Amino acid sequence: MTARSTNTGEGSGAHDPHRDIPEATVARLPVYLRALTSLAERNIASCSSEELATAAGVNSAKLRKDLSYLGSYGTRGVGYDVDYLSYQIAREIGVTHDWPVIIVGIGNLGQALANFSGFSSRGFRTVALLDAAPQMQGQAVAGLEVRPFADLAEIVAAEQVSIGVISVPATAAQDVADAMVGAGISSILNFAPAVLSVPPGVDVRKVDLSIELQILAYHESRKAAESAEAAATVDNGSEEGITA
Amino acid sequence: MTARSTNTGEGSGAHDPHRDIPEATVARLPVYLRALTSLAERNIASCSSEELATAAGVNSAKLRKDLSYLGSYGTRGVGYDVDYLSYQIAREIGVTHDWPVIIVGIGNLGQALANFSGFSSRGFRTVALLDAAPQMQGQAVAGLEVRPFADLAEIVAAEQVSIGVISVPATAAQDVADAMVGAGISSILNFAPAVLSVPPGVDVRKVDLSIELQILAYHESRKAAESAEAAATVDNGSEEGITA
DNA sequence: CGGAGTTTGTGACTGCGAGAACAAACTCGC
DNA sequence: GCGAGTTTGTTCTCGCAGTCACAAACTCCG
Repeated sequence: MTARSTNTGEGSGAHDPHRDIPEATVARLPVYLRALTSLAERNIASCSSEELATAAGVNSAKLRKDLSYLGSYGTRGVGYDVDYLSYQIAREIGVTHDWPVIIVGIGNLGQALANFSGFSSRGFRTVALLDAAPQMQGQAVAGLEVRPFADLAEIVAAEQVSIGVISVPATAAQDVADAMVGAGISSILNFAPAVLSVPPGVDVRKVDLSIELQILAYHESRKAAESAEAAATVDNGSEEGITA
Repeated sequence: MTARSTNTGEGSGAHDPHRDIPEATVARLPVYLRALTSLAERNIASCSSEELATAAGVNSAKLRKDLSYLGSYGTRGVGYDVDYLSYQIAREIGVTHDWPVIIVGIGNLGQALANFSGFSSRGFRTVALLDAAPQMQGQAVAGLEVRPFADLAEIVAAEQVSIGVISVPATAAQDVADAMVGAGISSILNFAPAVLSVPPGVDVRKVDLSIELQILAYHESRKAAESAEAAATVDNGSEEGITA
């Protein structure tokens, strides 16, 4: 059962601090970073895994395991230094410097995203807003002028943009994605309710508002069915009531 | 140790069509439903698992497995009837009738959500917009009047609301969540970058825009590091070059 | 200086989810 | 009516992720 053979290269040590962070861990690192930022704002210089886990809303064992993928940045018997760990996580994620971002589709959602302060304060800088509608162009949104969609390639090249946000209607999403990929963008955050197909090497993350609501609705339905069932089972243990 | 004690009811058959749908499947059912709706709009009456899987962007085996949790709604050798399957998925999710939804926090994002047509077209009806800021109250957004946050309990009771959306700043999110739970809401969609603590029985789903971007940034960083590394080992056996 | 207490980092175990492969079941053509 | 072809539903296997539990390592105090 020595399943040591699956690694890619030389089995140097237990785990190289720069390789192979599980996807589930990557998704939690930003949460930890935010919790650490919050602690730092309260002038807390150090914390235990238990405290940080509570602040981040996860299990402390999971947090320690996640952090161990980055390296050994804690001190046993003491805990983690907030600033030091913050920097290490930021470095691992790659947000020690700002990433330029463009937003395509300046409708209601696009405007909200452009005005969203969370982007700029967490390692991202919106460098351009684009929209295909002529009446949008030249308008100022969040201190930026809306530019024509045709300028996409030019802007991406000039600003070295590698991350794009799509907030256009679903019917236009694939075209926008194709144009982004063609211009050299390799990471896309898609708010349009559409399945995007992109070449290998391009990452797409999807945020779908109505899907989130539908998942909640499913659980609501089950809660309602459960309580109704519980009420019905009070007088009768009937289980054969399901007819075809 | 007959571990029968954990389940709620009687373990009748292999899998009751109304029990125990895995969470990962639940998250995909809305995607299937959307793909089916798209097919129906193109007047396609029936489809194979392969076609539907492509439209939904998943593996066909996974799709069939997911659908099998609902029951046997396909016909071997033929495929699935689009309308019939749509209805069955909608019924399972619980969106055959509309769910009333309230939105608390009518800033940029809240207004975008209120105007988002995807909610109303997919089983949800925004019944009220609430905001604590006095200058917001009485304003009309998306055809609805913004009402004071203090009216929350009254509205929830009157409209039988069980789903609430939080789009307030992070500092206010927990208070809003507490008020929602107190008013009887049992499912929350949270856009605020904060960890919410709610009592058991209340579902919270979180949509965090900057976390999504940070996950993309992580992969971008790795891509950059990888290509730099590849450039450094040019003399070694070069792998396939991605044609940009 | 040494032991007690504390906290991290990690190995072992368990359960869920993804994917491949195959049997069951349906249609169509002859 | 029957065989060939097609497509679903299910079983099996593998890998990832979550949790527990504990050894290692550090601090503090007497």
